[in-house]
Amino acid sequence: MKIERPRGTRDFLPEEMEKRRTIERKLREIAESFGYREVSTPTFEHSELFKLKSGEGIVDEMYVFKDKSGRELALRPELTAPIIRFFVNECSNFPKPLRFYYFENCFRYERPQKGRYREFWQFGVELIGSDSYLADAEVIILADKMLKSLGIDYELHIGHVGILRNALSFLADKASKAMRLIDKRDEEGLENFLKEIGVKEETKQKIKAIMNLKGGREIIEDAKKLLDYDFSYLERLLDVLDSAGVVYTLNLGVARGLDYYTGVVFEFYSNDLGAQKQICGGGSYELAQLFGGIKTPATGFAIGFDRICELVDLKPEKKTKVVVVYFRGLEKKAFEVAENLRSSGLIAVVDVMERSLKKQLSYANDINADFAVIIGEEEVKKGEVSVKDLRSGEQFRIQTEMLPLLSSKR
RNA sequence: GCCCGGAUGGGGUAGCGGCUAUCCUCUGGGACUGUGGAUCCCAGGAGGCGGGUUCGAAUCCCGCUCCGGGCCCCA
Repeated sequence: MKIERPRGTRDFLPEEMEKRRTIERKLREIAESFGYREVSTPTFEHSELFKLKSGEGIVDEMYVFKDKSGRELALRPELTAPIIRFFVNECSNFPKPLRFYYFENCFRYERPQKGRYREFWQFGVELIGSDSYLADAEVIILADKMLKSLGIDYELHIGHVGILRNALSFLADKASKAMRLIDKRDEEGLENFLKEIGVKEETKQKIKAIMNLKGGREIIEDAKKLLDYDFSYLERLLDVLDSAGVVYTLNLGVARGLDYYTGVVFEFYSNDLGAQKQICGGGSYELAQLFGGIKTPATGFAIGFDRICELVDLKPEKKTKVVVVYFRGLEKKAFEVAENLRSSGLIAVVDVMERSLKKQLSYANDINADFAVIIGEEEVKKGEVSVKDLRSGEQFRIQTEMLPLLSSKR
């Protein structure tokens, strides 16, 4: 019986891996150029960690299991919680701020569809220790730069949960539910909910107006008319983004309903994907004290790596590939020549099927090699090799020690 | 968890109740033990799984699994 790959997982062919690694490399370079350094946490954690962050309900969407000692563990569904846990455990007295980035696989037990898999990869950053608008500005600029550098067509929406919370503060413990409805753009649900708990018509209209505020920074003026709130944090942030050339839409309906978000929240959408069009999301939050640390502000984002891979069309840079073709009896010589080519930075492949010269050349052609280096008795006697350019078909003899020159010949 | 559509060699397909399951591609070998892409020859390899209907099932029915798309959810 044939074993199939588990639902929602993928195999990646060499071409796909080359593309993914190229994208990954770009993201790392940019993150590192901002002073972020890579961290890594375990693939599984106590399931409690994620329950604390997101509530009991998410257990259904996690891979939860018991180990042999009865510990309840979960494959990580995201990395913000593990990283803050890590911060609380090991780095709470490091110089602030901390700039961390990660690139890891995550697991969620959900129905797979386009752009959604049960094992998927997130590239994200966390900037820990600052509650300044400058921290939010930095991570937004960073995310924007990453996506831009990949040539992705996207929209950036920026919201602020502080503003919404202020507007909903009179609801007390019912505010969270309202936030969720706003985040979902469920206007009807919100309407019913507010009616149910007896909110005045006038207030209801006001909340709906705020939720639908969307546009350039001029909407702050509209918001000021609706709310008695200090918008200067947001205004200073937008000043920085404007001068950095970040294009955004202010959207006060971006709520990311969870309680630990504290201020600015943002999402990047692509118009070229199906139902799963969010490619990056983030914001400022406070989780450290939830995990037993001292209250520490943080801000960060996570990029849906698999989704951006679907959007990016790029050809990875290829090294020159050489197949060393040889006659029977010259295996050792062939291995030696291949090793020389490798030490000059080329890709060198040697037949390991003991095939005829003809088959070896045919294989070289099949794998898209640039050159075939042919080794025969005649050549060996003279300290030479024959080099065949597989594109043009032209062939020439060179001294063996000249082989490294092939790296520039392509 | 829900809805729609699908599943035939490694990949792409034909057959839609009746010979040894079609064709293309592919893979290995040979024609051709000093030269790739062409041609020819030989070989390899398939109806997702389980049950039912039938003299007979890849084909019809049911269940499951997996894939694609959407809903819900999306930390």
